[in-house]
Amino acid sequence: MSSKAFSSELVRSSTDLVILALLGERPMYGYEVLVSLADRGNGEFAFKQGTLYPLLYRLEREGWIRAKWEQPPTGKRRKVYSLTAAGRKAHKARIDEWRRFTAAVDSILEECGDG
Amino acid sequence: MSSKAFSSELVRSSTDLVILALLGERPMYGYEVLVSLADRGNGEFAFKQGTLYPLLYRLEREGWIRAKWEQPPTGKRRKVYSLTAAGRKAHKARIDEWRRFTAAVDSILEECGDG
DNA sequence: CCCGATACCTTGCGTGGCATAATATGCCTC
DNA sequence: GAGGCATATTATGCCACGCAAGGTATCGGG
Repeated sequence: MSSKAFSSELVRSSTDLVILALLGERPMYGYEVLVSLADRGNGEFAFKQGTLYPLLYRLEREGWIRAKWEQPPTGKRRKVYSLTAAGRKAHKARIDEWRRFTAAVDSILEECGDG
Repeated sequence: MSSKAFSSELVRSSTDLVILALLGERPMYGYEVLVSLADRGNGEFAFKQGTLYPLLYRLEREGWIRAKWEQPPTGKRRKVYSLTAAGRKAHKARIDEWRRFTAAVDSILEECGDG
C-alpha cells in the first residue's frame, strides 16, 4: 500500500531535523522514536535501529540532546532524550536551512520547466 | 550577501535531481553547469569541481546522461552532456520522490508544531 | 516456560561530497 | 612570444553516515 522507501541520500539529509523536531515536541526514548516515526507519514520515515542509535549518540555528542535513564514502574528501563538549549537553537537553524533549501531546489525545478 | 552554504547532507540529497533538471532543460558542458548553478538561487548551489565531475561520471555510468565532445569555433573543446531516454525517466522519478519526501518532512514538522 | 515485543548497543560495508591537485589550452596584454 | 588568467577536464583519498546484520537482556501473556 505505502510507496517505496526514500533513498538514503534523502533520508540522510533530514535525520537531524526530524529527530530534533520530535524531541522538541516532547522527550522520548529511542524505541519510542522508532515507533513514533513509523506511525507518521505512512511510515515512510521509519528509521532502522542501526540508523537511530548512532544518530542519537551523535546528537548527544554535539550537545543538542541530553539522555536520562528512567525506570518505569513496569517494563524495561529507558534512556529518555530531551532537547538542550543548544538543541533548541540547532532545531530552529535546521528548520530555516530546510526551508531555504527546499525553496532553492523548487526554484531551480521551476526554472527548468519542471514546476 | 548570500546566506551560508547548505550542509553537504542537504546538497547530496538532490545533486542528481538538480543536474538532471539542468540537462533536461538543455545540454551543457561541465564548466557551464558549474557557472549556471552559481548563477541560480543566489549561488547557494554552487558545486565544487570535485563534486561535479565525479557526479557526471556516475550519471553517465548509470546511463542517464551521454557525453559528446564538441569543438567550438573559438576556445577549448568541451564535453557536452545531454539526457538519455533513461535519464528523462529517472528525472521524472526523482522529481516525484523529491515531492513526496519534502511533503513527508513538512508534515512531520507540522505535527511537531514547527509548521 | 517459552515466545514475541520491548529496549538498547555494536560492527562493517558502500556511497558520495569535497579538499586537493595535476594537467592542458585558449585568450589577452605587453 | 612570454606570462598570467580563465576555461575545462581528470584523478586521489579522506571521512561521515545510512543501514544491514547481529548481539544482549528484560518483561508480559498464553
